[in-house]
Parts: sequence; C-alpha cells; structure tokens
Amino acid sequence: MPELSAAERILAAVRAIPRGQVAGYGHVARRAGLPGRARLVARVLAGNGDPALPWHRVLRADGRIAFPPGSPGFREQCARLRREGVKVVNGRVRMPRAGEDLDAALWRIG
DNA sequence: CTCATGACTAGCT
DNA sequence: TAGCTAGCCATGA
Repeated sequence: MPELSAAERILAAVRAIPRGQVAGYGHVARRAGLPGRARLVARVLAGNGDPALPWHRVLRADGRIAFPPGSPGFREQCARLRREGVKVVNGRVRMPRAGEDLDAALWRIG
C-alpha cells in the first residue's frame, strides 16, 4: 500500500506551521515533498474540511493573501492572522528580507 | 483529446 | 511596488 497521499502530506505541512508564523504555497509544497506543486496546495486547502487547520498561515510567494481583496476568504484570513499577532497591511504580510537560510520555509513575523 | 480555470511562481519591465 | 507574460499542474466540461 502507498504511503501518505499527497493531500495528507500537504495538510501535515500546513499543520506544522507554528502560530504567529506563515509560509508560502510553494514552500509548503516543497516541505510536503512535492516541489513545484503550489497549485495543488491551493486545491487541497480549498477542499479541506478540517476547521482546526491553520490554512490562514499560507500565503502567496510575495507575501500577499491569495484571495481577491474584499472577498469573504480574504477578510477571514486577515482576521485570523491579526488574531495571532501577524501584521497585515493592504492584504499583504510584512515579510523579512527573503534570506536564503529560510529553508525552514517559515518567515518570522513581528 | 482540447480548452478553460484557479487560494501559484519566477522573470522581466 | 506594480503590471505583464509564460510556465506549471490538477480538474472538469
């Protein structure tokens, strides 16, 4: 039998993001052993059914929220991030200089 | 099979 | 920073 499915690994990677920190779709995919599958990560998140999943900690590569500004998802993600102390300005998260040693795929915020 | 769509990226201007 | 382009990948019509 196969190991964990791609979706399972992606969900695990998302759950591994510590509170108050965020990661990009591409980084999550890489962390899940699926390099280049950022869009797959998006699909999985869109179809997840776990309310405890910290999906709001996943952002686009440029630090922007992936939902259209003003949409329900956008506002929800914004609210959740702020609740964790993450600064969100204009639908974008303050990113540290994208150092190369961020192989942890996590960006410290504030 | 082809075409369109999307919670994506990287590169260039 | 912002806008545009091409590439990418899974799904569904």
